[in-house]
Amino acid sequence: MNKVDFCVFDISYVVEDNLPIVKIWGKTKAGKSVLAIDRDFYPYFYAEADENMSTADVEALKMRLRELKEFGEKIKTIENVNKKYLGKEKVFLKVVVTNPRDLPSIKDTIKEWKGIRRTYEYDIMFYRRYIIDKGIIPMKWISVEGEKEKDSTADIVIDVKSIIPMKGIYPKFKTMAIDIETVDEEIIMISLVSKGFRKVLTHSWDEKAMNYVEILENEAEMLKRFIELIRERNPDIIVTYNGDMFDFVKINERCFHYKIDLNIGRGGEKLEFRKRTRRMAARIIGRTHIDIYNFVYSIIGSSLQSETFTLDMVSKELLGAGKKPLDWKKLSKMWKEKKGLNKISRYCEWDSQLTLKLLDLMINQIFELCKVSGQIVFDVSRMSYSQLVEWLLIRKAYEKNEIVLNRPTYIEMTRRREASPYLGGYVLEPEPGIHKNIALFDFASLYPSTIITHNISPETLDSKSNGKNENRVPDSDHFFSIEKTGFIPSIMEELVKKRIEIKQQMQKLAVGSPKYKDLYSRQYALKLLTNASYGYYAYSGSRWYSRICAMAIASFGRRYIKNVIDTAKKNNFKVIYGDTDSLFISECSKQKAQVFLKEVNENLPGTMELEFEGMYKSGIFVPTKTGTAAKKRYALLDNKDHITIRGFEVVRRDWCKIAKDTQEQVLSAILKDKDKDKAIAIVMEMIDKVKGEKIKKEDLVLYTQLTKPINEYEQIGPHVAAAKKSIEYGQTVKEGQIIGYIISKGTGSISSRAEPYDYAEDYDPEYYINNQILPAAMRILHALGFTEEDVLSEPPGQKSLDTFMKKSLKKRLRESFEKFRSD
DNA sequence: CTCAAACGGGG
DNA sequence: GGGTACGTTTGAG
Repeated sequence: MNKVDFCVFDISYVVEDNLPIVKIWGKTKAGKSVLAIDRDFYPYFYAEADENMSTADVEALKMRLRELKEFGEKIKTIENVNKKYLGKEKVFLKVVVTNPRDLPSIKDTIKEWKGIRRTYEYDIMFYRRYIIDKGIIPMKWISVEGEKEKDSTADIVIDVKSIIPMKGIYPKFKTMAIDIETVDEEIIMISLVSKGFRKVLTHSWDEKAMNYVEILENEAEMLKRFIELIRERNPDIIVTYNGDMFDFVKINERCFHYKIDLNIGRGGEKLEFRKRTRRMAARIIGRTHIDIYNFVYSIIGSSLQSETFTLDMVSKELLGAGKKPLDWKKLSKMWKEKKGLNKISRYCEWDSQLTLKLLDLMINQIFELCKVSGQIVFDVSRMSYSQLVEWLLIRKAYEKNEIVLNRPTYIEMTRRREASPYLGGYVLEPEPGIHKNIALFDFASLYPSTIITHNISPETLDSKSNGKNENRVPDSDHFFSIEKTGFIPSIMEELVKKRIEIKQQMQKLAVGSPKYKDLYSRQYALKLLTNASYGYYAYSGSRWYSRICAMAIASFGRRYIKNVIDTAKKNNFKVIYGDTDSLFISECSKQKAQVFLKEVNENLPGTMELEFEGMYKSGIFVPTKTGTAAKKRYALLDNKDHITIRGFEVVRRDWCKIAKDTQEQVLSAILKDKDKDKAIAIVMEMIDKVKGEKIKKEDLVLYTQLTKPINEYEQIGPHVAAAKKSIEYGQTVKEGQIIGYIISKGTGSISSRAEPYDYAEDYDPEYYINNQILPAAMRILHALGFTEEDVLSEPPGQKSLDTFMKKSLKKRLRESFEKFRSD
């Protein structure tokens, strides 16, 4: 017998001779790769018999199953097991199957039988079932005993006899970033970057190449070299930015075209595509492919300023440096003319560098989320908050012997989604306009604290065990039993306790030390999951969905924030805005804020805590059409002159560059320069430029993607119309292509005037003023009481937002600005 | 107004 | 194949 200790980072399985073989992939302290093979685990599901069935009936049922020829060999065992269903003990039939692939059909058959009420846990994927049942937590360590096998797949290959969880710190993983450049259908370059290594592969050249560029004979040779390099460098983690949907899709396509085996798995496995709802996921067995875009989009994104999650924007915000500028039309031209290929190679390599750096920044966070939710890096890096919570609950359900509730059917999900909306967080409508010396407070985890404090769980709901209606929900007849801690509150409490422990440990450490950073990520992962618990109750796809619980949490929450706002008002504070768990107080100071904070917290129960987030020099709140300010739409200027923007539907690619620039400049002029005339001048100047047709073509382009072949469109939108014109000009236009177009002068619909970017000769100033610049700029200027009239020489047409602005409000807003500026 | 299609990231 | 199943915006009718 041999023993090997390692950190688990991936799990996969194969089926050989109808038997499942689980592969645990890991890394030792010394950096050796490990493959542990377990041939002793089988898939199963549960069936619940009708309550009125006798033991004999159940036995007869089991007999019938065993004797079914069709399933005779496919079913391993059937046994009675005791499990809890929402806290209540029940007997279930555990049906153990030999081959994971047979499980769905066996379950479908049994489900239809008389005497069977429901089936459970049939959709928990085999490898996930395995790690949960074996107590293996990815990114944690296990000690495996077994016989060593001769196999060159990994440095150590071992046949599992026993597994014991153990402690350990992260080993060093070898990480490699990959990025490709394409022109038309062809891949022209591939960059591979890891610590101390960089390489760009290509198959054509013009001048002297950089030393890290390797020029291959043709595209096929380049792809082969790419595969060879991955095998040679043997990374544990491969990272891309949108590789799931682009880079690996293209690489796979081109390899298929040239009949090249894309066998980059650790054991020579081919690249696999996992179908997820709408996105694919490129899976490399025995390594982990992290598509960092997914993680940014679903986890990090909500805490970023940026509204778009392009590599460029995300890098700028998180790394302080964006992509190298290179227009992709130019790139195509450069490649075709074989000019400036050095520039393309630098661009390609830099994208990989950024991707690698972004991963560096997030990898610990991903690892910690793996440890909390108990799933592998590949999955966790692609999960939404709800999914992370769900997998945590599934694992805890196993540990607490609770049956995992089923996913809702599609119909049920629709029903849940269409249920009438209930009252959410409390919103104190903000005072529109500009405010100074703003103090921001918010509740630390208001909703999770509420869940724990009030024991909000499906099985504690209205449970009258002691006949008393304790713990009543405000403005409701519902209440939650406090007799026994509920399933979900107990898990949340565990997480909160762990987080407090970690935070205590952190206090003993130097801020910024490696250990501190590790702990920071750990407590942050715990915070993310606890904070997602409310959303999970309310999410239509939840297994533990409970509208009543969600409503109750919101209801308790409203009471808490209202109480705080009342306290603030009693202290004569000017509360300018409150939303769900936060409040803004203007004309405040740090000292006053601290005193207020102390008073509030002394009166809050349990883990409930209000926090002081900080001071802002000034802020602007934007009104809606109705004249009152919009909720969740504001910009704040902090003491470092940094502007935080929330809720503005800033710029997506269907807005042109000048619209975006104008909006940014207007905000800056108002908050930083305190100069409304400058703000207006910026807009007027831009409008003049547009009118005078002095705008560069590239600043006017709107981009829209063709999502299907051009002839399948029934609705001819501007981009479709533009694409059709391109075809007339002799261009090829394909599905998936992004069409850049400009709205040209003339009459008729916008679509009929959409010209492909390359062929556009003029533009329609009216369109760009009314549909681009004005809406973007006026969002902000409205807050100061300005209307289109102020920036247009003639009054705007019927579309004017001015009709919504009341004269008195306008006056008040202007006064507010004048006051703001004079200080 | 309602409803279905488009969009995200990548080049 | 252990059929993961997004959530929001926009534009046409």
